[in-house]
Amino acid sequence: MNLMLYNSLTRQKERFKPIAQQKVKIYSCGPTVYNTPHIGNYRSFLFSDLLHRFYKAFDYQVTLVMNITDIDNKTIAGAKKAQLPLSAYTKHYEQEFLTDLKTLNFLPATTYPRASEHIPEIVTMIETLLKKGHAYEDSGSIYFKLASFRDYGKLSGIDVEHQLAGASNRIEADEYSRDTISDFALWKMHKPTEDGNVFYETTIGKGRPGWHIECSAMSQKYLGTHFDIHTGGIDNKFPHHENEIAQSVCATGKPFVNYWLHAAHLMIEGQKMSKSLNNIYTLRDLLKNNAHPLAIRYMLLSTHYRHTYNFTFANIEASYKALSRLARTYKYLEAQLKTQLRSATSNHSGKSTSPHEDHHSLLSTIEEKYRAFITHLEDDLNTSGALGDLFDLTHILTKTFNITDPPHFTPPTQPVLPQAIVTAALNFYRKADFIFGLNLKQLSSETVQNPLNHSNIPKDIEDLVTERNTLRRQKAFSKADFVRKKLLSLGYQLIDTQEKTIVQKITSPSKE
RNA sequence: GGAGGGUUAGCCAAGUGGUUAAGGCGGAAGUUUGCAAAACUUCUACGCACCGGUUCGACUCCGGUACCCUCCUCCA
Repeated sequence: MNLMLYNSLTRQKERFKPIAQQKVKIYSCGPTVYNTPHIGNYRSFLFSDLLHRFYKAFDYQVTLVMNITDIDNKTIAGAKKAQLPLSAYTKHYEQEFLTDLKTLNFLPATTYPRASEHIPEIVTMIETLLKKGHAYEDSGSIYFKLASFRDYGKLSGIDVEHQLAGASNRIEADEYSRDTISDFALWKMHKPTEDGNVFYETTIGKGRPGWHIECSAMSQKYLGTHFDIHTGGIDNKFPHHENEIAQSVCATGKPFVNYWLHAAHLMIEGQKMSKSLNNIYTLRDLLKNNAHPLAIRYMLLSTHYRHTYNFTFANIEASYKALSRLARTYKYLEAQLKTQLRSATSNHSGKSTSPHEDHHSLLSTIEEKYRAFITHLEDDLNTSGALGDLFDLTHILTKTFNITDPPHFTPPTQPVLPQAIVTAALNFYRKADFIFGLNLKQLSSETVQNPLNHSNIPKDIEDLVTERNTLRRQKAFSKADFVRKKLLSLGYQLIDTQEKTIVQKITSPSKE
């Protein structure tokens, strides 16, 4: 593997070198569980899953930590409003989040640590920072002293003096007094009016952690002081990640993270995602609109992670079709392989391969495409380019072997493809499927099925279908067509296959 | 005001200092199917926001303009 990654810290692509051979340690900024995550959140989470899968595909031992922020301003405010204990409130959203990850076919992270369960680690780190003179107490709260860290601003490229002067007006309204205008809270003194009964009695006082410190404490616990990769949304670069660096480096006195990777945001139908435009969609919103989760996954992976992506409903549809095409070819190849294995065990003739000249060049074409695929991914995870290669292969295969099977095809009984080619193509497909997490196997069995539940078809409609099929057997086609039209006007579409007629209720894709 | 990223066909989206600017969706024509759907084949950007510059040559490098997005204290 020869992976190049764009490092936000240096603003250029760098060759990835793991700290320990064949091992990679990744920390991904996870959700704040105060509401249901939206599709934009999942884009950046999905990016860490892609990394996870890519490394695994190359037999790396991956440790992926994704934090759950379950104690902060928003969770506390949300719980208060919902009149629930904080933990009950956050558990609900955490559960939703974990369910969504499964729905989107994420590989499970190594661990999902909760901030609320790492208060001792947080306190220890703050104590260290106090001891080393990087933090100070003021009115019961504890702040990080920015002036004590020279490298502050290196990641986000901000000029501390200049930048923060401009924001001074807003800071005036802040109720916490601070030494320096830009210092941020490590520990917030308990304020009954705001925090209610949410507090911890600790050696550094009664209160709760600031937002940034949890990530420093938890990454150190699970990944050590120095690890390979830290990911998150672009908006986290400042101040969150900048502050994390400051805390961790100052507390440990050691290098922190080698590669900082940031995923770009999402636009919705050409507009920014915002509450006022009412265009914030959760995964559940999309599923309600008949979006297939794997189509959503495909869609989000079809563009480069560092580019702003314009999410549209039309694109989910397009993605599903593209995905179905991949699934179809995959299924065909699997069926081929099965047939070959069967014939190989029943008769050892080995006749399944009829070696033609063409097959050698085809084999090298497949290998070439596979190399291109990997090379694209190695180039800062260029998923769009890689998908292009996969479709190139798909096209070549269908063209060469005239794979014209309809989606309802039955596996061929006689092997027609040389085994070496099937194996090579299938290996490519399987690798791509694993890295992209598209679950083509599941899809290929799904796409041949009626996507709708048969039991939902009313009796009178079923009767009409039966009537039409009787007419068809009698070759009374014009009468049969009349029934087809009638069903269509009732909102049902018929698809004739060799075995049976599939009935589909026509769904008008409403957005609400 | 400051910092960063972007603008490629109807839509999404790769990419390169110089023969034909990937791929997907859509569209068109055709093959096939009783019809339909699906599938398959072929075609579908004389141009890469605009204006300058560097260069033998720029969509690709440099500068400027317009528009969009992100960040500037808790928003992925």
